[in-house]
Amino acid sequence: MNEHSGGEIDFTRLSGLLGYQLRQAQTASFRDLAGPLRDLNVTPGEFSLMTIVKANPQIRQIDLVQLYRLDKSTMSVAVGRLVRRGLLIQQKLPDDRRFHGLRLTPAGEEALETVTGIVQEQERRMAAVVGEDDWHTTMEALRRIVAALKPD
Amino acid sequence: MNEHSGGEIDFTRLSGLLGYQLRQAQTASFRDLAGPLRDLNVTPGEFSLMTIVKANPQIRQIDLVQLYRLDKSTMSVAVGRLVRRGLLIQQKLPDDRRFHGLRLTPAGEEALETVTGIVQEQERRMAAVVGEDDWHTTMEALRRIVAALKPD
DNA sequence: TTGATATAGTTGGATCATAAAACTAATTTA
DNA sequence: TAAATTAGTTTTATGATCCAACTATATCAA
Repeated sequence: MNEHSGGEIDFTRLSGLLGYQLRQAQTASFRDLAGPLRDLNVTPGEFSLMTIVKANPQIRQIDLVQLYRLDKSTMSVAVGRLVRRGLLIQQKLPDDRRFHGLRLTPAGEEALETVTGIVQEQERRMAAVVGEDDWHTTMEALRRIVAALKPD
Repeated sequence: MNEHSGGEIDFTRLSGLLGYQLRQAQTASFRDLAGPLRDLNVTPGEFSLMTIVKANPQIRQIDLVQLYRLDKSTMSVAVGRLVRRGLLIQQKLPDDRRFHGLRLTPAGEEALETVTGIVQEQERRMAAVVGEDDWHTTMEALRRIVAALKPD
């Protein structure tokens, strides 16, 4: 292995790995959103969570846990942050009071709308550089990878 | 929006987003590696870091900071963990003693070899479900996304 | 030549993401 | 009805991340 002199870094061992490119692209996407989202005080993960709640009012935390494959304690903390900030409310379900049904507050709805606009703008930029055909191919490849690596 | 009844979650708003699928695939990849890597006490990020150091002996932390676009304090902590575990060594460069040249220790080389095998096995599984043509298309798409979202 | 500036790295403080374990509350089952 | 299960919280721990303040080294400018 040659000594490193400065400037040009050899990362040929990594650049051919799909897992590496996946991580690079994902962190690039998050960082790209980070700036615009900072003022709104909503992370990309919170955007995702709020979007699910928006489309599934009264959804239970346990459903989100299964969807995201996270520990219930992780979800509890994430939900707690949004509740504390007044973007989400938890209501015990009358038919089974172990469950907490989740809903966006009006403030949550408003924040989600703004964030959705920012996310969609990023989607347009990504689609523009990838091209329509390859966009579909890539989406399908990613879905297959998720399915193949799913535990169970 | 319909009330959530249980079981089927509507996430049509997310599943069409490239950013969302990217994140799903990336976390699936990390989680898939987590088990096998736990015993070795090396995270996927540490694998990446060690691979770069292996291919670029005496590389400086500042070069890694630029490559990964992380804060130098983040890199300092990450390097410190590997040094503390005896996988990496830092040596002040004689020509400019502000720089710390990095190298793998023999233990680091050995750990990297094992981890590389685990990573490559995952790569084979992903390649198998995606297919060769789509694999190339996806790799190129991911590279373009990274380039397009790069700040500066 | 030396005083100001710039650079590399570390440390301390903060937040978020994550999981495991121990816990409470509510429901189901044997 | 007592035991087991389930949903959620809290506590504890680790890792990733940034920013700000710091040390040490090196360069530049007057």
